[in-house]
Amino acid sequence: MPVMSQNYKNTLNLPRTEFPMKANLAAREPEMLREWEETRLYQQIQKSKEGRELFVLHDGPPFANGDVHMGTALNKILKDFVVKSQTMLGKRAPYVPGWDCHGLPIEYKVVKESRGLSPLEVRKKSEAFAWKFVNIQREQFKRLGVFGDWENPYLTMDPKYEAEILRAFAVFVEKGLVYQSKKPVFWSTGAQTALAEAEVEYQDRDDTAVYVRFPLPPDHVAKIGLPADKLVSVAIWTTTPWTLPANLAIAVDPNVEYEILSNQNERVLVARGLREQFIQQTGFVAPEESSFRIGKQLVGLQTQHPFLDRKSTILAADFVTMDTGTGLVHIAPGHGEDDYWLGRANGLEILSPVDDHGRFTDEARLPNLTGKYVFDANTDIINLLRERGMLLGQQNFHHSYPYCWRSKTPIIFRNVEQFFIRIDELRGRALSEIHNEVKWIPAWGENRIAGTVESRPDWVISRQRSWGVPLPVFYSKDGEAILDAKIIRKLADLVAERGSNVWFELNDPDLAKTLGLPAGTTKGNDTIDVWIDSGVSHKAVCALHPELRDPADMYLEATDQHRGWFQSSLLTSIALNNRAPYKTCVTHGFVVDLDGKKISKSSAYEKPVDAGHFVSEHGADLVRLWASSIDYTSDVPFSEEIFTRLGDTYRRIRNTLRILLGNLYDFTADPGGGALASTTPATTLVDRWILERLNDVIADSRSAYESFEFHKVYHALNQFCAVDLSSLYIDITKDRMYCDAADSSRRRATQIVMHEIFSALCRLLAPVLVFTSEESWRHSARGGPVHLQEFPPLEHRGHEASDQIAELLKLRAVIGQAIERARQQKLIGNALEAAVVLCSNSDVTTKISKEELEEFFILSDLTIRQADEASASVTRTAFKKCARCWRHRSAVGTSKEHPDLCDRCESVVRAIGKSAD
RNA sequence: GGGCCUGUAGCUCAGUUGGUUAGAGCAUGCGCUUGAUAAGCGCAGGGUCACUGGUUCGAGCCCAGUCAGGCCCA
Repeated sequence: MPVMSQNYKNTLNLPRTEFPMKANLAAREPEMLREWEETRLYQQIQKSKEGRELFVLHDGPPFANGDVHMGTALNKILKDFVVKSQTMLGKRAPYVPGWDCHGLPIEYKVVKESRGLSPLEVRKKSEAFAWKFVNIQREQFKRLGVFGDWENPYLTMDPKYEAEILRAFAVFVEKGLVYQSKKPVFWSTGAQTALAEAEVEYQDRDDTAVYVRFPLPPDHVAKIGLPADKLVSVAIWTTTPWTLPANLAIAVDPNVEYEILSNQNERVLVARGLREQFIQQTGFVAPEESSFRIGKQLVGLQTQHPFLDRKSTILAADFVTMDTGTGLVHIAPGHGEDDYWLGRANGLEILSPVDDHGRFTDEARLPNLTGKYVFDANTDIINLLRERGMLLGQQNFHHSYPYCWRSKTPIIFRNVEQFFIRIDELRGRALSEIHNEVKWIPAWGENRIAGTVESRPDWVISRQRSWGVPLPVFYSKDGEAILDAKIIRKLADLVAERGSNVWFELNDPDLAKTLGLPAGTTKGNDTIDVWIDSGVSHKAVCALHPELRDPADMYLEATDQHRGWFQSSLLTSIALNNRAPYKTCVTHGFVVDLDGKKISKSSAYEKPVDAGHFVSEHGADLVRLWASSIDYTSDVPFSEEIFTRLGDTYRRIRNTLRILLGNLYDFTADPGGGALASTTPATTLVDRWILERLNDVIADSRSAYESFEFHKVYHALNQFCAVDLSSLYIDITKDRMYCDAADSSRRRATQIVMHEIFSALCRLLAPVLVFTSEESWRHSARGGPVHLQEFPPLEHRGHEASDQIAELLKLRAVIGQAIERARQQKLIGNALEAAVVLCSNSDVTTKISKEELEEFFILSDLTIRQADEASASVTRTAFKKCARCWRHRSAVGTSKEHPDLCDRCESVVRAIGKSAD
């Protein structure tokens, strides 16, 4: 054997692994998905949990239109975290995904594409449209690594589901919850339908607000003790001049003081507090002395309508505000909620002279404007007021105004015959469930949904649309509405068999005959609000699916669903079962930009928002890591930078797994598995410490998963990989792993520890890094997919080693600073060239051997002294460098055979030489 | 305009019932290593805890208001 300058690299136990450093997720993930599909992994998981405690996360159905964007992806991924972690906590957690298929968003797109379709044609095209996006979204969700019964999702357009909607409706009818009434509703003139509150969005808009005279006839002027020498009128203010033809009254606050402003031509009444604003806006000059009247003195007076031959009565109301206007409010009972109730209470007609398209009808009594779109007619009305001398002033008024979420047209309030569900019957019970039975995460969700339930008016459930479940109402020959639970159940059976198209396919006589209704009965044309569709999923899905259960353990949706699905589901469940359909409701925020601005698909948002974009760019595991890293209870930040940062975290975790695998290349796990590490005592302090740390990490992760605080898992595991493992444990044990004899007990003990760490880490990561955890798990040559595993159990470990390590870490910092100074002075380069004298103020340094301390601090040459204060000084070591382990050791040069090796390396090399002989 | 919520380093998060000099990781800068190498290690810089006022011996934390943002409603 040559003696000098031998290359000892091949005598080292350098890490070896096939687990690649580069993830290449975009390519690797789809392969893994294919395998999982072939081996039916989801079904395997369910089978393995048979008989375990059940945990039902019930999927809120997304609308089957459009691609999956980051918001939808976040929701699905969070659900998947719940399902996977509950599974790995030992429960049976089935996941049946679903889609909301009916409704305006789809129908609107279909109708826009091709006009003039029959209802049945609209329905067929809508169904095809919904199917298309069910399939698209299904693939996109699967691509995100979400496990579930994708082959058997629930669809609200499934005939069996539709039948359940009708059966639920039958119960509502039976319980007297459904009634018919004319009422002002949000009306979309663009889509020609009534809208639910959830279908309304607000946009900024400029309107012309007008101040209008309503003159008092002379006899009424006298009633408030004014001379009839000149015109006296009350001033009203409105931002919707087109509603003036429907004006039937004026409301005042009975307790407020009204001022009578006078000049030589006229007198005008406005609320005292609004006089300045009024004068400013109208330029009204009031040089003469004012007098005042209390609101209640005005009540009962009649005014002349400004341009119609009609009187408007002054009424007292409690909704009159004193921030804008005149304190005298124009009342059109057919065009506003407050107006409607005030009109009803005072026996006024509910006048709404507007058709489905928002055009004036003859009833408006303005022949020139009949057939004109009301928003276009505003100018005409203003001109009319001016001509009649009734316009006191006008101003541009910027405000937010309700719009139809689909057609983007401004909404009007319109009085229409509709069907409603009585909420008062359900409200008390709903609130009691909210407060006493359901757990809300975050806790303020309780407040939020209680607020919406307290204030919500009756539920408008009829829609003048085609794409939905028919509202099962019939009309007798005399035009009387028939709502009959028995008939509805018959219809439900028919629909279960033939789908709800049957309603549109059969003509009136055939349908009446089939259902046993008297001849001459006709069917209604409305469909049921889609919030009923998804709102009864607890019945149509949870209660009927053999794998599931009603009530569900959890609903998990974005915070807008406090008013949406959480509420619709709660109300229908109260109606059907007198209890909530869920035990826990979790909400997450919306995805927002770096500046805290909402990212949005529909508005002019220029950056990519489709989940697919990021999946193909970075991989699903990265998108999932993002979802795990954020605190979803408030708004969820999202940006390119965040994704870049996340890539670094991902690589750190991946490399940690990789080096562990690399260090385990020649390790054979105990075939029995289990608690190897606890039966084989770890030899050194760092090993005992890292096992304590691991135990803490397991405890923290398990409890974070149990409380659905995924970002705590992310931070715990990230910290563990970056600090405890990478920069400490793995770095410290590098010398023994590489340089000790392969089967030395110190090295093997370390492998046992690393093996346990790898196994635990991989399993704790599995719900988040679905693909990466599985990939590395396979490289560890363990049996079966990691997703069939459970989380590592907790063991009873103290913190003895951790306490000692904490002290050593303080000393390590002192040494680190000293070495840094020495480096800057060019005294040394590598820290292994340093001779360190450490003045220790800790007794730990007396309990641990010098050699072990040298290993811990990763030093060649350490001298310890006890002192009151910790300090370190560094000189260049006099020892020679061992050519194999690169540490400068006193023993280098003592061996004749290997003069360039230290004693440890010399004995290892000699042993290798012998076994090679 | 109303209800609910959010605001701690460039980014993501900690910060216990108010109590020393507000912490981590990542990013940045400067080094070391080249036997985890499109990796790894060390050191350093970086915060008016959104703002203003109040309660208190003491406030990131409690109270009031303001600003910015989100959801829901009008």
